[in-house]
Amino acid sequence: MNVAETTTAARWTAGPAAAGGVGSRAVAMAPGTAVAPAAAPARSPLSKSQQAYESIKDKILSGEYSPGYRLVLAKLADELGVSAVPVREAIRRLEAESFLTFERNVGASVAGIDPTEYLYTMQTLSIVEGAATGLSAPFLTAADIGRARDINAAMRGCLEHFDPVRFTTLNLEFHSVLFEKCPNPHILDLVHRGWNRLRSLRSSTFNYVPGRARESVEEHERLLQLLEGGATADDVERAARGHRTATLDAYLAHSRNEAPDSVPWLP
Amino acid sequence: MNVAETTTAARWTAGPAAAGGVGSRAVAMAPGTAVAPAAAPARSPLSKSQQAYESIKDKILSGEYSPGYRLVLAKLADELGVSAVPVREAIRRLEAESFLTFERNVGASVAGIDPTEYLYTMQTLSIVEGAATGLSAPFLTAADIGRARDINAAMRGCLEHFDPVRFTTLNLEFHSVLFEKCPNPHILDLVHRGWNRLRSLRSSTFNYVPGRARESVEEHERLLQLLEGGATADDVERAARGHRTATLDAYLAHSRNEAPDSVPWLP
DNA sequence: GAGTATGAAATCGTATACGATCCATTGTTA
DNA sequence: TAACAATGGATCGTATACGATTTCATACTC
Repeated sequence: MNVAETTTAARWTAGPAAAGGVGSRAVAMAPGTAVAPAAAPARSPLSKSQQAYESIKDKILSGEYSPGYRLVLAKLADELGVSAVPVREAIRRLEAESFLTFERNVGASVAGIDPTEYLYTMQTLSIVEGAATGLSAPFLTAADIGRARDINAAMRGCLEHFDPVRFTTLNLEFHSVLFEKCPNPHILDLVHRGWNRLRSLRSSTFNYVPGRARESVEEHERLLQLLEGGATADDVERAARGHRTATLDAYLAHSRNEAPDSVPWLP
Repeated sequence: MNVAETTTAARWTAGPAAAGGVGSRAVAMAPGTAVAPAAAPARSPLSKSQQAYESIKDKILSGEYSPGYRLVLAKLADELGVSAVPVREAIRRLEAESFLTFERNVGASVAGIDPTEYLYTMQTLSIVEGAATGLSAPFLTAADIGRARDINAAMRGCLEHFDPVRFTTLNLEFHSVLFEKCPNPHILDLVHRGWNRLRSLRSSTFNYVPGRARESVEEHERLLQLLEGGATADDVERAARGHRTATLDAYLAHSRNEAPDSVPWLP
């Protein structure tokens, strides 16, 4: 066994490369999964595979490629001025992150967003974001809380001027402030993925539930007060999860016109 | 915008392909991420890309490629009797699922498992597995509970005969019974990924904490009683999460010989 | 002797080429 | 006319080829 290890020996120190101690938090984050792509070093001209990955992902998130949209390899390759091979690799990565679905000998299309998917994503996000916010709480400074409160004020402003797009953007910003200090990068990554998933639903029917926005702003304020009061991580987690679950319930009540508890598996 | 959509028109019903209703739970699961690869249809000879993916993943999980192991594209391609291209795609998928790390112009190596990683993974698993178990609880039948109890009995047997490998396997089986009925495939997928991550730590130093195994079996029994008593999903979630957190604490206490609460961010 | 240039080998990255597969359409038959 | 089989074009899957980059080992300078 371990045939390869004994060949072409000298390069690479074989054996477990215990790279990085406690500080190396970024090591396990899948690259490029952050909601806001963290300022890229941009040293060498990025590999074409990487370019393709980012380009396609951006277009999905921006809505240029809407759900169900057919992605043809050759066409993408042409648009990017590269050959098909790097595009295939990009597609594979995007598939693994469920930005799109891929079928053998058929091709790729942008991941669907049927209502069921929305439910699943929101529920998952309620759990991981709740946990992330709870874990993040002890690290939040007064300045953080202040910043969050400012954002929430701006959201209140959006209500007056009826600017749902900006409202949604600010909403992500608000929550980012609260969960971004979560010290566990895995959990943080899951939260980012969840939000990314939801981002591609913008301009879809899911986003706006009448009245929910106003309620949401108030819940934000309550959450901030909880944090200021030095609540336990557990309480914060529960509140954050509840906030998201409430949005989901509002969506369900609105779309089905029936009580949310008709979905028995929601906590 | 949406240039591609208007070309080569006829094929594919363009527009959102709302594929599948509530029943189509598998649609969003990244293929092949299950802990136990669900019986493959094996219709056409799997694409070489897929073969490569599974082969490499298996070898990582089985420990044949241990952490830090260098994966050379050409070598893998040779071993599988394919060219480099499909192997690259497999690598990309595995990278996105963080089975391995990949560096531009350098290559891939099996993902590391430094203690910090272990902590992060366990903590994440405590959260998502706890949630999955809680959501799964209402769907568990008496037969399921019985099966779990049988498995737990077998685990108790392993304690007598000192069979830690089998113990670990059974441990996964036990918990699988309890979380596998979680109706949210996203969450379930996260749980599978977490367990997969841990699987590659077998034969590593992390697995065995003296005394913890016996305690674990008892906690299992308590969890089963909770389920039989018709506890709320919330209680079950809390118990399941606590069970895993306790394992993590035991590891921390054992490895550092200091109190677990020296890690302030654990719930 | 320590540190730095240089060259060769290994390996990765991408383009191109071509066979394999699928889908939609057309043509055929009961 | 409805069901079915043949056909053709579009697209995917993979092999091969070759340039680009990194890494290691040696030779050289201070």
